[in-house]
Amino acid sequence: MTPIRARSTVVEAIRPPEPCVACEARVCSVCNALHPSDLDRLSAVATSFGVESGRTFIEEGALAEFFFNVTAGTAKLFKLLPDGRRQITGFASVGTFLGLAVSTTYSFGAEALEPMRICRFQRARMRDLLDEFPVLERKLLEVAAAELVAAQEQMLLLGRKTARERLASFLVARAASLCPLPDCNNRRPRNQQRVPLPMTRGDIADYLGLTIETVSRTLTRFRAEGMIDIPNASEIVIQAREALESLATGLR
Amino acid sequence: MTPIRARSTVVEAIRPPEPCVACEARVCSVCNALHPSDLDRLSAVATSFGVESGRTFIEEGALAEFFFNVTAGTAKLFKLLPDGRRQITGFASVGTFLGLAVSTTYSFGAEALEPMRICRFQRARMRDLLDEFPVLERKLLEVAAAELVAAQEQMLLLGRKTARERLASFLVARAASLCPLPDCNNRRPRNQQRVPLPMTRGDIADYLGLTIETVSRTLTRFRAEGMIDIPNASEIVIQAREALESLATGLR
DNA sequence: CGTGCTTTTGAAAATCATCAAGTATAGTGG
DNA sequence: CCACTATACTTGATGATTTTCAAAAGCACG
Repeated sequence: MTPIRARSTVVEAIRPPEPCVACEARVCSVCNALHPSDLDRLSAVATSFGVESGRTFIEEGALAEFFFNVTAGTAKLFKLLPDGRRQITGFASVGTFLGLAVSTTYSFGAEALEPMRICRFQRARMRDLLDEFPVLERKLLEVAAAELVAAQEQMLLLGRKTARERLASFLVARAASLCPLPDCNNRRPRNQQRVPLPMTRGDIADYLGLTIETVSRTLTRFRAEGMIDIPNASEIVIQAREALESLATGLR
Repeated sequence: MTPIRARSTVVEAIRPPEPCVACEARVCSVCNALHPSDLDRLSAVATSFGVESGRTFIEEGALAEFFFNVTAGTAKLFKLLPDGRRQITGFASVGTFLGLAVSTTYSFGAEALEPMRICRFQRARMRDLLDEFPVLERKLLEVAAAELVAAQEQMLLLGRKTARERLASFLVARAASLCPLPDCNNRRPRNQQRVPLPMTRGDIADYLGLTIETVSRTLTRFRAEGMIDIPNASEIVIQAREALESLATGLR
């Protein structure tokens, strides 16, 4: 097993290598805004590191020293209440930019769901880079705007949708988020689409504002109704996409 | 009464006057990022107009032609489900920048709660302006990041807080959002702070993911418990700020 | 093949929603 | 200026979805 560095959530030794030019995550990240010839400027301020599954690499309330970019794996982002209640505000996978904090501290925590690889930038140095490449700033604004739209959609879900509608929305969104790459082999016509669920039922519950039991029961009922199949706990297969979609949009 | 223009949500004739230099809302808006000497460039692409109370000036799903900046009054921003269920995603008051859509259509609607004055910019022309003044883009990114943080906080509220906690959070946040200006006369020590509620109980319910009845009952109970006073329906007075605050943060 | 975790399933309880009046409040027109 | 109407708000009784509590069943891992 990889040795764990003391006083740090970082698992693998931090290494600047793997230049941005060679980064496979670049195409689906903000870094893609830069002209390839400028990528070495980015490499200069970035450091890449690995995070093992289950490890918290952003602590809510901690000093916001870095920006992050996910280059492999998936993380859950969450906020906590003092008594332990948790709301997952999103899942960050390849290409996701993290750390757009307003204050000097992170307003959310982040924990790896799978082994991850993450790129990080010192905020101060990033600022210089943004000054140098306004196109990067433009890209960040686009990303932030997109996240804002997603956040509003999630508010609609949390505030006004039923448990069934929430689960349907979640499954449909997960299915849609697959295949960011066109050569993905998961391009079945409409149904029979396999949707991996790297998170636990508890995570899904905390994302949808429900309990574990309600998530489990609702999925079981979807299966009984023939809308999905559940080959194993961490994967579902969509059997009736249209039915799920109309449920998700609130059409009874 | 002001004549209503046909085929438009605009009430008062659109007029370019009131140059940005003289705009009182500027200090608390993104426009403040520009150097005063550059403000005429902004004035050139902005048009100001009035909106009467209750009027929808952004239609969810409509072509996103403009950016908006609120210079007076308050609006509610919302998303709808096909059967009429509504989630208010926020309230926009003086200084709020609106319309950071990703797609070509607005992802939310906006309706005036009070008579408003709004400044609007053609998106295309705004883009030119952003190219010309990167500092404006920087400011927009800051605003978007701040809204994102607020949205995540609201997800925590909608997903994990009880009705009492939601109302307490709402009142505390409203109280805190008063007095953006230091010379505000509403600076009572801690308690006895008058908090205006320009929105209806229905709006509060749709913002907090509750029903009108639950909002009303909860406020009544707060009053019975001596935490607030309700001189009239559109105003509350905070009597026990600390109690409200610990409720809001989830401390039982 | 245990052991510990996650998931599922069941029964009871609770919070909040729905249904239904009744009471203020504001705006309108006489 | 005042009654009248419409709307918003409050309050009560009932009901339902979801949570909580509890336990069994699966599954992964050593």
